[in-house]
Amino acid sequence: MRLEPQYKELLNSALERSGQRATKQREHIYALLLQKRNHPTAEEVYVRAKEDMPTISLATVYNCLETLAETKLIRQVNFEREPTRYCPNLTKHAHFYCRESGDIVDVDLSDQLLDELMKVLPAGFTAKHIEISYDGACNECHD
Amino acid sequence: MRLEPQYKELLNSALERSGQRATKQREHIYALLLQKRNHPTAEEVYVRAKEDMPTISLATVYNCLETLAETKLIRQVNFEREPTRYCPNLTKHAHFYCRESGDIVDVDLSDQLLDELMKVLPAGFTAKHIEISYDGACNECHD
DNA sequence: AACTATATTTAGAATTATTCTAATTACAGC
DNA sequence: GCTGTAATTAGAATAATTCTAAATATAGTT
Repeated sequence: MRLEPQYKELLNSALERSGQRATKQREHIYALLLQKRNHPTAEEVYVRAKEDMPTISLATVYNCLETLAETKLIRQVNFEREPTRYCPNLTKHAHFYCRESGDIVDVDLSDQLLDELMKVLPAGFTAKHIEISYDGACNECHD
Repeated sequence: MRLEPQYKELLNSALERSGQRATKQREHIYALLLQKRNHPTAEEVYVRAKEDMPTISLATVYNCLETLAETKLIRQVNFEREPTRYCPNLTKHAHFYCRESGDIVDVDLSDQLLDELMKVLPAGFTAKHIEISYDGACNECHD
């Protein structure tokens, strides 16, 4: 697993900006999220991380994921009370959770739609983020 | 705490429809959610429930909340990995979470806006629900 | 290249929200 | 009032995540 130069640069500058160090573990976990973008849980990241880095610990996986999320390189995705999932897609998007297959799929959102969502807020309310999650059946799992 | 007749009727028919019994505990918890609509956690419901019903257990609170949610009389509201909150507002609405005060406020959504949100789904995807949550500062907590 | 100060990793314990278990109690129909 | 089933209860169990304290790695300086 190799982190592409553009992402390595992105990672390094994000870490530097927040006064944190670039470590093998952080790089490895970031690379692995970028390489297979299937919204894994921390446990799943741990299993994958161990393939190339057998001594990594689950606590480190949690630490790295938190650091990456803090520095805005990845997003945490929550669905109900299920384990948190992690997503390196930084474009504005919602998530579609397929009840059948369990897959989570990114759904692009236009600025215009996000604008309309902001406009329905009552006076005096200002939102930093909007989280949107759909659930139902994906194209491969029609009912 | 008294459950108004219209809601008592709503509760009884919802329970009957799903083959479940009307109990004092279910009625009490439903009444208490309707009376103070501040999106309490199960723990907070438990504290309030004990005021009038000191022998009720936390497990029962969880059971009742789940029954009410199953029968669609209330909604579960999740924000990140915080404890689940409960909401008896059955209209289509989103939630605004104020980072400052911790308050959760309902935000009405028009059918039209929900329609637009459905339209951005890729072909073949059908959503049963859309969950929308804002977070930021409410009118009383401008930064 | 060694030295130092601080950040990070690690293993395992601790925490927290929630669910499960098995015994007791309450309800609905006869 | 009986009887069968559903619901409640207290406490144990679970699962995801966070915390703790010791060991290790890193970046900056000599």
